[in-house]
Amino acid sequence: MVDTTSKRQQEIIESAGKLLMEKGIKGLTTKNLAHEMNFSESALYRHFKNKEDIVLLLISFLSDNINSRFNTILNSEINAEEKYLALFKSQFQFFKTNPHFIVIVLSDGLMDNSEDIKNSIKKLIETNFGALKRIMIEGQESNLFNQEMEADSLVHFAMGSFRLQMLQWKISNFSFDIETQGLKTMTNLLTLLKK
Amino acid sequence: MVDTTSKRQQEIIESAGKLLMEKGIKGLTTKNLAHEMNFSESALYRHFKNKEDIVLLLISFLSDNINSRFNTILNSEINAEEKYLALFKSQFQFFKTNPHFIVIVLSDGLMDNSEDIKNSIKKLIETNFGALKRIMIEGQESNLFNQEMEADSLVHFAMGSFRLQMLQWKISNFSFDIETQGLKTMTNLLTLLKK
DNA sequence: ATTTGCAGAGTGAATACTCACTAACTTATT
DNA sequence: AATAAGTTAGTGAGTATTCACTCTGCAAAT
Repeated sequence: MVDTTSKRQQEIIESAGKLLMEKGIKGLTTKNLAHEMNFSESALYRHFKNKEDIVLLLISFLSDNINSRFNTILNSEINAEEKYLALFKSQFQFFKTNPHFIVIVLSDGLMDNSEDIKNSIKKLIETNFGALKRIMIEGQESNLFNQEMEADSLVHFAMGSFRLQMLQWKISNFSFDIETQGLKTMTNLLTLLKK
Repeated sequence: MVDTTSKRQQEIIESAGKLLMEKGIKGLTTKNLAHEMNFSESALYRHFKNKEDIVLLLISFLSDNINSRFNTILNSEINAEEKYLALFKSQFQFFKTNPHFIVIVLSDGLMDNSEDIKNSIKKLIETNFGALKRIMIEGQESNLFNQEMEADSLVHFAMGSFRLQMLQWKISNFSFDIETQGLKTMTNLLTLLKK
């Protein structure tokens, strides 16, 4: 049996995301989720085996989305500097439209729930790291980026800055324009990354 | 009544920290905490009004510790570059000895609990930001650090890199030496920060 | 004599999840 | 075309468990 995702499942994970954003991890309860869907708690279990599976599907959606956007950028015919900017612009635009996914990327607490969820998030972070690393290596090889240190370090600075930017946006209750502010930050970092 | 901290209270917040590190936020329950202390749950309430107060005291301990270490460094007679390194070395050494405090700094989930806890953590982050900013400005004024962008940006890169380093350490279950690895990362960043 | 530090047995609220059952719709058989 | 069988998506009332927290009582220290 092919494990496809139904329309109803999509609606549920959208509601789950909304709850995560509005009320945090503690707000993502079966009761709240059912209420958000305008049906009973038990109806939830017609569509998912358990709550863990709901979160896992949410993560896999985010993961697929990021991977497809990153691959497009990585395979395009632009230089490393442009790829770097395109990648973060794409990220900021996506999270601007889908802010609820932030919790997944940032939240430590989600990881405490189950080993499977923890591994999914770890894998997502590693994939992101890998994509960025390809760009950094390309930049170093084409003499655009700093070559004094390993590409891993450059990736680390970029990812760290990106994550902190997202955290500040969330803490501020999404009060500033993440696309403008985020790109400004990442552009500033770029001038440091360039040799 | 003066709100002094008893020896027993100290023991309790130490146990609370241990639980946070070993089992995450979800592991910090009154039951677990009482068990860790080898007494009953109700005994907890002889020493604290409620659970929130335990977490708040934990945060204030971390806050005091960081502030005192940072002030010593900020007031010492060394240049900005040395202050930068001293600050992060001090941080890595502290968290190496007291890894349970990581959860407080990193965890988003803790902030969902109560408004007071959220504000304490926000304040802690802001204080750290401020201390780092003083160093960055000093470095810019003495022509050591990059002057093309605001000090805030430099602080952002440093804090972001630091936090990501701590997150990776935690995700790896504290499997590498954070002092060595952390200092290596922050030193690499320093070469980029220097103009 | 009062306070301190604890135990033990409880509380209500919340949690994820299960159960038996039903109404509506689709498909297959006659 | 009419009936029978099966599927899907829902309800409402429950489950056991966990949560932070309280009440009463008791022994030891002050």
